[in-house]
Amino acid sequence: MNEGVEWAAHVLLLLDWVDSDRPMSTTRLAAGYELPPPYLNKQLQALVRAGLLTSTPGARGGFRLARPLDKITLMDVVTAIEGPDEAFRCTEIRRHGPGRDAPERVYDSPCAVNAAMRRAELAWRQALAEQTLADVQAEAEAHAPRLGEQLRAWHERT
Amino acid sequence: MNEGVEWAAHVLLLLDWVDSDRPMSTTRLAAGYELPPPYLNKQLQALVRAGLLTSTPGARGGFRLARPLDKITLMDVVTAIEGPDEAFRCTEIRRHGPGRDAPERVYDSPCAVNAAMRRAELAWRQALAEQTLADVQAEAEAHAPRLGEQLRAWHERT
DNA sequence: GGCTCCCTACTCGGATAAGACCTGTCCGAGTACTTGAGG
DNA sequence: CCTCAAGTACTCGGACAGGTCTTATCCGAGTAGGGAGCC
Repeated sequence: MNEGVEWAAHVLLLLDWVDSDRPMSTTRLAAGYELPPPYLNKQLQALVRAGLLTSTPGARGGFRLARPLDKITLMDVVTAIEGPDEAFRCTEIRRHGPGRDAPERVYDSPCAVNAAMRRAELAWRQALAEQTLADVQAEAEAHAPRLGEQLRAWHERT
Repeated sequence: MNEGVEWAAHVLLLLDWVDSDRPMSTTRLAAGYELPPPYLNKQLQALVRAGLLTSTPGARGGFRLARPLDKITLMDVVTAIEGPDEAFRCTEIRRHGPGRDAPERVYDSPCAVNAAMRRAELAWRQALAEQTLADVQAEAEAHAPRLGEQLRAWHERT
């Protein structure tokens, strides 16, 4: 899986934690997490295209959350970065398999292998869709109550 | 996801369908599905290493099922081809994030993002582990009852 | 002093290279069958 | 005719290139703020 998924999740959480009235630039976000700025910018653009962030160009510009965290699921983040394609793609090799020249078409029904793999992938997607970033944030704060405070302090300091 | 997963599943099913007393060579399997023989051989070697197939070298050699299909889950197949690594790997970027220099270690607890992603991936793995290749085969035969018959005929013919 | 205009600095956005993994290929080690000679 | 042994053909196994996607980078378009000039 793409590494940008992790970056995107942490950036979205941070943007909510600091809750600034002005957008935050790629430069500050990259400096905060010690990430390569241009590449992080690329991932952020993907989030903008997916509608999770809004961007304001020009000086004093940057990125802002497009909607509250309880309206953003992990599925949204993964889809924004990885794209909408399924991980397992059926190439219908059975149609090139033995019996491909048989007069009766036994391969008109859906491929059972593909069906089984899709069921598993659907379970994954559902588990992702059931968890919002607000849930993740709450879990993080449950383990480290002073986390939000520290992040806001960093935001004021720098 | 690796394309070899699909190939492996179909090959394992075929080996059970024809139920030959002699092993089947890479050449025949590749010819049957119109796949590049050397590359298919590579995937089959992975299945041997994972203990799903047994190989007999030399002339008249080939591959044989190591155990019945109801003892092989889709999880086994995916793990054999893709390896045991998780799709989402947490790089702990929060430790390089804001507050990394804070005296109090707020990051000693597990990363909430990682925990959430692991939950989703666990759902995927469980769904894979719950489905055996025998189930998949039964589903295929339910849609196409004459499939096994055709495959055995192909096996006798060639 | 206040307003206007221009200039500078900064930031997003997309187009552009380097690296890693998946895909595809080749050749050597080993085994079973075949075939010929010898008893 | 039977036995035996060498040769041969075939197959697995691992080592070796090509292609595509991820990772990383750079530069141009556009905007906000600041400062100088003018009224």
